[in-house]
Amino acid sequence: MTIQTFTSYLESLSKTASRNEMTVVLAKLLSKSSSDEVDKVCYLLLGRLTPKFEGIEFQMATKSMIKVIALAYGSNVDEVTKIFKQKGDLGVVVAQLQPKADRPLADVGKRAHQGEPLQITTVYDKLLKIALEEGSGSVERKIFGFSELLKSLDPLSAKYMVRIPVGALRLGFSDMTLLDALSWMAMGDKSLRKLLENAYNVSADIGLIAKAFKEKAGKGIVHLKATPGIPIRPQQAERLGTAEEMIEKLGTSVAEWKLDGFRVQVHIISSKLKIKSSKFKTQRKQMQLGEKRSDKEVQIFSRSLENTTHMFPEIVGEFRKLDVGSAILDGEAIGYDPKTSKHLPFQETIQRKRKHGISDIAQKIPLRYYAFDLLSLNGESFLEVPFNERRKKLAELFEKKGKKLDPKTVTIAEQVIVSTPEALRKQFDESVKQGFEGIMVKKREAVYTAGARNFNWVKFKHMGVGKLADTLDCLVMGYYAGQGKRSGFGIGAFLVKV
DNA sequence: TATGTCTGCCC
DNA sequence: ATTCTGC
DNA sequence: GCAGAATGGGCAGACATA
Repeated sequence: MTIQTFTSYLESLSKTASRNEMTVVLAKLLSKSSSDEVDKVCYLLLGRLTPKFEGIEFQMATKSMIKVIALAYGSNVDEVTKIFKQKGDLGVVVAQLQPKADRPLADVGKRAHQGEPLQITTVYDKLLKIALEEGSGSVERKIFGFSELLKSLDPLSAKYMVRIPVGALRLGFSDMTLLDALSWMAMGDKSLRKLLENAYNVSADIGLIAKAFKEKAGKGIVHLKATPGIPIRPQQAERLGTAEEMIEKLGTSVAEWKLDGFRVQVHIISSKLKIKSSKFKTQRKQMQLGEKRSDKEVQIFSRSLENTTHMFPEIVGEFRKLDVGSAILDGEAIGYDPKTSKHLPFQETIQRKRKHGISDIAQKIPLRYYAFDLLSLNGESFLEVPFNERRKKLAELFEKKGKKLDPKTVTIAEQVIVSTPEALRKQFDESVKQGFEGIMVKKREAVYTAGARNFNWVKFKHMGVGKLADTLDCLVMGYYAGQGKRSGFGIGAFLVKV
């Protein structure tokens, strides 16, 4: 598939409001993609080059792309910046500047048609090369490389490619619609969406799923189960305003302290336990950061599926002691004062979000991991198991001590069963008194709905829902043009004096 | 070496 | 993380 | 209610530059 064909789809998608229509258009695009390119097509549709947990980023955004555009079209940073502030979208800036380039638009178009048409895979490879530039002089190489790429593209392709590093493709759809489209491609309806979503939840790599799906000509069924080493999309919590609503919605439920730290998904992988290698697993490169596999490897993933193992050496160390084949745990890590053992505010915990000098900061700000869920154990997925049973398994895991885990570093989240709004409020008040962020209220019978935000979990925080603390009198001092949807109004935000 | 700019990822 | 919007 | 876009505060990392 040529890049021009691809971006003509993007153009028509961006003009489509109805997600059902988008799904049909996307299905056609996917079916026209060969199985060698469909994964790359998926990543580019999502404005990326790889899934998040691969850790490959452009390290280029608005400022860099302004330089790219200036260089490509013989303009300068000030001019491009000015137009960008007016338009609020670098794609539109490119569309506007291109005819003014040293070569007329017609020429650029002709060049794109000359010789071999540019394939989407070629463009993808060039983008990847740019993203992978690092070290001294890399900023210049990225900017120069991207400007050369822009010049080789037809106008429409340039418009969309420039939007990718700034994370503003703004096509009006994202991963879920892409899963719908895969189903539509195979079936002409959304009947396989649930199946595909299940696969995505335990292996958040749409490119891989699309490729496997396509190779089976859409007839096969994608079977994936939770695999230690591959992150599971974390369950998220809904919000409700009052304790009454919570009890009404969840019934008798479980309350846990809401800790203001990092969401941490711990994977324990034993090499002795041979993971049945799925089609996906074999295609995947060795796990990034995957040093030699000792007999017990621990990998850690963030809420957004980043591999953050390097941030938590003490947690990794503890879990390596655990006498277990493999496991996936969900929980929260929070810093504490080594003298008083008290929890630290998020502002201090976040200083652990670093990759250098971890052992130094770990002395100053040690972390404690509160496990609150068990998603898989010794190859068996618990996603479909009710919460109270998962929790029981988790407790058993902590009790059966191969070697004892240090409770200062790794522990299990406390729970209280609540069946009335009064009891719930009492827990909430107590949590505030003890300096927590509030409480998490969880439905005892609920399965772990990976990737979803629903009322299986509800957070009870101060300040209720969407209520402003107070009103404020202010004086308008100026305004900004705004980006994206706000760019059309001329004003995106006010500058205000109190 | 010290500081500044830009970026990505935590919430 | 929160808030808003379109469907 | 779901899916998506846009927004904010604040930290460290990567590189450029003084």
